[in-house]
Amino acid sequence: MHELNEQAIIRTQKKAQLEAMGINPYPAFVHPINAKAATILAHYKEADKANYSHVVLAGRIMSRRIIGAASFVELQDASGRIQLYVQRDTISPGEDKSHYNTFFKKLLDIGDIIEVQGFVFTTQVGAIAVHVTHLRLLTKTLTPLPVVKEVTTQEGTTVHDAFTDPEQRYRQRYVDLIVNPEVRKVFEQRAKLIHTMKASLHRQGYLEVETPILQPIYGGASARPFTTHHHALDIRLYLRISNELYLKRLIIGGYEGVYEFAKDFRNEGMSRFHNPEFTQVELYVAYKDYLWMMDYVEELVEEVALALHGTTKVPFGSHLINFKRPWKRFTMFEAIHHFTGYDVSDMDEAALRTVAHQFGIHIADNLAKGKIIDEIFGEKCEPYLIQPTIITDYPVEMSPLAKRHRDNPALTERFEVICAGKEICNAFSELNDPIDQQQRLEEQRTLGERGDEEAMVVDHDFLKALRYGMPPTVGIGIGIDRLTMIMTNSNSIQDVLFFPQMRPEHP
RNA sequence: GAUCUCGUAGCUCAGCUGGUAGAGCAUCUCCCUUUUAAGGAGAGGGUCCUGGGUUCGAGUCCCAGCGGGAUCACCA
Repeated sequence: MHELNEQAIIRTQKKAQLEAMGINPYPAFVHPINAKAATILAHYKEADKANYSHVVLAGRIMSRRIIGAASFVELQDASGRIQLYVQRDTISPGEDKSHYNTFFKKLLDIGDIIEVQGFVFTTQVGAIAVHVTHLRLLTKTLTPLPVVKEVTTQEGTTVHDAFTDPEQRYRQRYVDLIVNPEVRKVFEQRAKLIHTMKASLHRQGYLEVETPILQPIYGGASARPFTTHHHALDIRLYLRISNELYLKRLIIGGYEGVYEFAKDFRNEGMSRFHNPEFTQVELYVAYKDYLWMMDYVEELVEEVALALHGTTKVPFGSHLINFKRPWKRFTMFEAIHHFTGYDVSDMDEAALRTVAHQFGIHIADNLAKGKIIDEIFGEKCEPYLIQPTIITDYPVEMSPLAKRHRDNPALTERFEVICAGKEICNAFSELNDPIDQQQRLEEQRTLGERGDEEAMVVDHDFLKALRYGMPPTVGIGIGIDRLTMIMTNSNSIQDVLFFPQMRPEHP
């Protein structure tokens, strides 16, 4: 603990003073709370005063205005803020005025958590407030909160002294949550988004499952893993980069629809779109193909937008994104042709390198044909796709787990949804031919030997499972963090994660 | 990993061409029984991120480091 500043020393003394007065600064018992700040403000009318004659609230003191023998306090609970009117002669009715003069005025501070009982009334300036009859301390705070003030005028709300330093906001998220109510709102929206998706998946009759995070072989995606060690077995384990191969094993086992909201871990760069651990929902449905999945993901995401915003139109930065079905659909080659004028569908590796070079795209020597196409798409198409767009039919080289396209074996039955210039999900008709799968993974091994650090590794146990037969299946992974960013108009992934990864403060 | 940029009171920030550190809010003392950035009078509070250097003198200029942010690269 660093040295205490003046304000913290004073608060520590106040705690001791409370104890000396026989007041427990951290009591256990709380009276039954029967009201919330926002509910009172939304529903209170002078006419039904009687229903508000005995309210009990608890929350944090956010500001105090002491006007001699009466005071106004702003109390914040999970729902919002309400004013308290604290009158000396009400809370200290007898001769002894110390409950007001000493306890309330001297020993309470901004940030302290209190419980109040009282009745609701309307002040002379027309504001709804709780006239406090009883006031108790529930928790004394020793560190002062940043004091953020809001003033609401006809032009709108101005915030003074806002707590805005991103470093402090992320490192001390609890403070951020206390003083920046709109931050709490983002995480409530995130929870609602997940809940809406789970409700839909449940209605479809799919099974929510859990699969290993510690995996002996990392698979199902292309990325560098985090590595760890299990002492008892003396084996190397990896934190999963994906759960795809485990969910497919469950489809082989006979479930016809499984999903998992999964934390995945990728040991790669960090940016406003990347955190080392992130959340995806992966869903696998037997006896369906990628065309069916396109329809379902449109329905699912549209439902999320409606649940969060009451409309399919969602503001994001300077854009208004409309999730109304159906979305635009392009094949990858169509998209490249549309944005660059080049038809790359029949080009060989050398020709593709020439095209990439013309656009000033740097292509590493070890990249194969599929990756070059992906680079061109990522550079010349993806950033321009703002409205949700389904991109289909990716080259087979870059999709080692996807089934070959029914009309063209050089392509796969794969699609991604691009929105706000970023991929938000990835889906394909799953490859279920064990021999083809084995060959494709072996090609990945060759790429790895060429120096591609993200090439997939061969999972022999998964290949063994496939030989028992996986029905025709479609799978999808939806990036929950990125979808939340769009749905909450957040510019950085750090704003939709409670505790984003940070460098340790004291190395 | 590269480039740019920031780090001053509990919070938000000012501090010019180098000259002993400033404001508002918060804190402390006093006044005030319907205020709302309440008001009035007064007071205290600083390792100017850290370490070097230049200088008679560094918050300010230079170098290195630590931490943050933005952009780029890799990726979802």
